[in-house]
Amino acid sequence: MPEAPEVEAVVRTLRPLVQGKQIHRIRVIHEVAVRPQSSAFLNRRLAGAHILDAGRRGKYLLLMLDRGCVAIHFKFDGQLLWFDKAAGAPPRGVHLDFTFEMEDGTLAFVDQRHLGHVQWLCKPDDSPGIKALGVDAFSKLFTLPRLVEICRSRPRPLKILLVDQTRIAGIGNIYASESLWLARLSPWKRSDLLSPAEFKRLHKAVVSVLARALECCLHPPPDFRNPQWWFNGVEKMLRVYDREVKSCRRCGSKIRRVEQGGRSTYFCANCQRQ
DNA sequence: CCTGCTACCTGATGGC
DNA sequence: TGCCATCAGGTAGCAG
Repeated sequence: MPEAPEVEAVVRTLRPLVQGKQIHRIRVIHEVAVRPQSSAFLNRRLAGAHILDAGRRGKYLLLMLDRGCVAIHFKFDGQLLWFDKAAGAPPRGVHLDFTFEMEDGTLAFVDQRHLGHVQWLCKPDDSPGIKALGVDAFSKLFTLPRLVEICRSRPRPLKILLVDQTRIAGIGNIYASESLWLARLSPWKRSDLLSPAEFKRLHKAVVSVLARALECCLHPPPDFRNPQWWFNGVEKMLRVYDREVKSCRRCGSKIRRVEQGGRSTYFCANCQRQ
């Protein structure tokens, strides 16, 4: 479920934990997590490799190695856990899909639903999904003129455009609704028909929603040692997402849920007009 | 090329 | 209580 702010918080918290460490061995507990790669292939690539850094592209987390890199996508429910070696083996009953075993502990990828995945790549762009990513929403390149260009280049409903990873990378279903609410723009508004003032509001809203979400995700930061930890961005700051029938925090009208591109969009029909 | 639909999975929830 | 349908913060793959 994580969007860019959640993944960014994981990257920043993970970096000091793994930077410079050697992967002694890996273990594939559920092959589905690494499909179409195999446990034998990953072992060959990863055993003995050193982690140089952790990074992010859109919603993908990257572990940069001295030999290639690992791309992890959390999809809806994936998460990372850390088990200190001193504490012994991971307790039974904790679902694990993939583990990196290091000198001082084990980093585990966990995803009961098995939609997320772990892949070894020679370089990030060898993943078609990563290669196709548009400008990262957290990047300095995501400027107002860039947003205007993106919006005009392919006329589509704003909500659909915001979650299109090949245009802007990192915004998901929640922060798309939140950004449009903050910008007071209809999710159906055609992206090429915004006024200059509306473009400016949209850009400002996206940047502000993501920055706030990241702050929430970092305070407190993810606790990989606690199997119960979960991303902490959204709950504290939702203004419209998942508030169907509740009243708009700005004008008091009922928040509505509609379907766009097969997914839920939440909005206030009074504040967010065409 | 583009767009839109479905598959991929499992668990939680709510109505009957 | 049980059963069924629906929903979930995402992408990849395919058809048209």
